[in-house]
Amino acid sequence: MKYDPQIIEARWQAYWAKHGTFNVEDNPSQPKYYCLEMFPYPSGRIHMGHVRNYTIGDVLARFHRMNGFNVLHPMGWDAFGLPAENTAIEQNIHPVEWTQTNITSMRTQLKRIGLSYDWTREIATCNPSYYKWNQWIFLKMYQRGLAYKKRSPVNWCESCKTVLANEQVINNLCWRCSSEVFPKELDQWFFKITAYAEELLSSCDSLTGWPQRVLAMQRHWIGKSEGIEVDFKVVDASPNLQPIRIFTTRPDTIFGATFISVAPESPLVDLLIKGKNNEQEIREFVTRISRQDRSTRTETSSEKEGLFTGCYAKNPLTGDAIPIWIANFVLYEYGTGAIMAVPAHDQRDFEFAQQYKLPIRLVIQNPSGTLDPDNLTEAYTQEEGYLVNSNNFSTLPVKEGKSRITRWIEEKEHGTKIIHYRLRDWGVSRQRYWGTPIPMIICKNCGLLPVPEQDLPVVLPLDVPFTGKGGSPLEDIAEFSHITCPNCGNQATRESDTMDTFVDSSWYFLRYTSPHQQDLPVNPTASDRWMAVDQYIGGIEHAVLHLLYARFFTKVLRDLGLITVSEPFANLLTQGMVCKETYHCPKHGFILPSDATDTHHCTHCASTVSVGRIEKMSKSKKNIIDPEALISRYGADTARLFSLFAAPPEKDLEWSDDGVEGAARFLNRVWRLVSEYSEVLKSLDPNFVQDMVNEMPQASRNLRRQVHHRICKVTQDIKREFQFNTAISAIMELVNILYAFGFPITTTIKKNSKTLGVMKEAINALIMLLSPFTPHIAEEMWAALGNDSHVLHSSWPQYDPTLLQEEPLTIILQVNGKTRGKLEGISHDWTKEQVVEKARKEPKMDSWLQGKTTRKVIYVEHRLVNFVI
RNA sequence: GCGAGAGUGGCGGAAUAGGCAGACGCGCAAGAUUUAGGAUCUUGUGGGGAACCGUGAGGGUUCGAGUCCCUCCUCUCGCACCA
Repeated sequence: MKYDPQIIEARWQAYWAKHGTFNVEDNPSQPKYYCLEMFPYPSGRIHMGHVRNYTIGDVLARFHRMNGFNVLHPMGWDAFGLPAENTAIEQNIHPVEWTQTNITSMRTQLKRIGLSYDWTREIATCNPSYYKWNQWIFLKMYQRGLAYKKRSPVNWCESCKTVLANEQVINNLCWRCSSEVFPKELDQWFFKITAYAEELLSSCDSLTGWPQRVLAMQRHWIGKSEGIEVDFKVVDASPNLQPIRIFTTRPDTIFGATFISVAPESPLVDLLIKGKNNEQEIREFVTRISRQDRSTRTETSSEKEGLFTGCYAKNPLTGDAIPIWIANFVLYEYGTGAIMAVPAHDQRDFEFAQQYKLPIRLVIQNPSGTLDPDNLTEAYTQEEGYLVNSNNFSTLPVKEGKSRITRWIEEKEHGTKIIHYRLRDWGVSRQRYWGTPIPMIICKNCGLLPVPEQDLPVVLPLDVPFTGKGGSPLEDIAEFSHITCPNCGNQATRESDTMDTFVDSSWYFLRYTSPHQQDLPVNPTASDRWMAVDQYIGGIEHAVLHLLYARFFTKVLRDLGLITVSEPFANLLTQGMVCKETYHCPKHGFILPSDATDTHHCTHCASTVSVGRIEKMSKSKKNIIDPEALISRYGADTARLFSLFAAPPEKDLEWSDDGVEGAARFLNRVWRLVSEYSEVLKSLDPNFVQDMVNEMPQASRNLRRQVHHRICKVTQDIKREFQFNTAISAIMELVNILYAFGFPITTTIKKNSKTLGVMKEAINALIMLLSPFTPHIAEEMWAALGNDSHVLHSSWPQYDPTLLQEEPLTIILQVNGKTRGKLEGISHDWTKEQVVEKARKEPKMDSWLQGKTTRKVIYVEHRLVNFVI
């Protein structure tokens, strides 16, 4: 019978669905394994990146099930977000309807891949039963001062008509739509993630199962820097003018501060220049700089620009009056928005000083003493050397100078030690409809009030006009907006902002452990049982955003007493992107691969198509392969096999149509082999082979050894580093071996029950090894062999170590490290003397060794003999 | 500039712990089968006539280096005037 994946896969998928095969029952006698892939946004269609991501997870889930783990493997929908709302505006389809339709079709697509999810735990974040708990968590955070509202400049994306968190602004562009982001002043809700900055940073060390680069990105994002804040008094200031506070990590260089630079946006500017005769000029400068887009302004190479304010400040260490400048490169958002400028020891200050002819004062001499204070060509920024020009601190090494000056500053109350973080609070307000309503009430009498817990959820109203004019659509819905104040009973209004959708994904992994819990977001017992996630799998693009927020929420919920874990994800695998070359038609622009002929002509206009470089599959470049088309042509097993075999999971995968053909060919090859043997093996007792290990012919014995060798290899490759590609190649080797041994089947084999016994063991092992990767064909072949049970309920095959010990060894013979021959068929128990003796007698070695004195013999057990002559 | 990673056949990629470089697959070639094609099966396939040479380049350590150390080059990703 021909291998027909469509029929086979439909059969098993129906079976799994009918029997709820993958529904998890908590079984405390088994060790738990929580396997989680990042849930998708329901855009409508699965793409190849999803297939790869979920297949990796599915292999791990199935592998652990067969290895006796109680496996939790859930799936759900990150269902709030802008695309739904934009579709509503453009096509007049309600986000609820659009989202539900998309979920339905994507669920079907996922099921078509044969993924082993417990669908009874499915969640969609847009359901009130889910987002109610976003609101509940918000209220708890509000109570604890972890959620607060403040007016602040925010990142505004004009195209998305909403605010973005700092993490969501990439190179001054919106992370989603890549249009430019502008600053805007708005009242905003924030989560106080900075309260957890230190823990988020320090517990990075405990995340040993995370890729180093993700941890590096997290650490950098948090950006801890230890330093000191120092006040510089303004000379001749009006009494209400506060000193200028600066932040520095180099107190050892304060003696070298020859001017002050203030950020153009700083409110200080206004106070300093008021009434000055060049006030107008400065204002124009400030306006011009703040209009510049940030990406050009914050380039290291961009020109240093500044203006003198006309004011002076007193350097607390030198007592000198130093000029106060406004400088384009000083960031208002970082530190105090003002810096002391030490041109001798900071490259930016150096360039600035050169440009405006400001004094440069060397205060750190390098260890060899070669720095010439009058002829510096660049700043000396290393923290090695000793202090000079620093009064009684001179001659101190940098490190000591730092601590002594810090102490002096603190004693004289000029400043205090402080730790600064780059991380800032998470702005969660969004002026959009399709998200979780923030459960707050604004009352003219009582001010800001939380919605009483018993009134949750605050449900999103469905009858809303989608105009796309900007601003929050909820604001205009009287039935939603108008409310009686729970405190004073007067008319009040609801908060019309909704939450950033990253809130939804910050705790969904907890909800999966008890998705139907009524009174709490998560059942503490369930979360104790299942958390932390043993393996989390997703794209590197979430290295900062989602993963940082999820870690933050986990710590908050722990401190609320709801859960006991401190970190949500014990192990993280960031899979590579799926890539393919692009096709470009001179008339039609980028075209789909299927619209280019084999000879590179456009199917629409017959123009010659140019083939572009290999890059990430994307809609805009149209270099995409539709999983559904792929599966309907080759079946899910082939799609799975190829995406696992073509590259190791963490590396980018280069799509290859020929490679897919190869995967399909391999499954056909397996199918033919098993079909050839299924009838004769059906009646054979599977334990038969165990009884006659010692009396089997050499060839069968060798075969057994090969089989067990591959079981060992596949098992280790999956466990160690998720080397699915090499695991699959070991299975391919096994198939090649079985073909060489007995395909097609001969009458000799048919008549020899011992050989058949070995073959049955081999084919059983083959099917089981294959089953996590290509589950449908595995089940089908398993059944064809007459098994009543299912592969997925079988135990993962065990290898017999004594068999591996029996494997005849090949010893490499070297002379001076160069391979000159080999000894075959050496057994494991040979001693060094025996092996060397035999090596000397090897005819091939004669010409190399004859007449030479062997100075040394290197023997590596089971591997090689090296004669040093 | 800083941080992380990577450079191996025509291609995707293998190579525990420093020990046969190129597993497995693709592609290609030859043969078998077939009316033919496709499919399938078998064999071969780093370079070189050879001795030999070959893992981005150059040094080093070692009996022995794709693997370890140093210098450099190229590429990818992330961050970037962070005081």
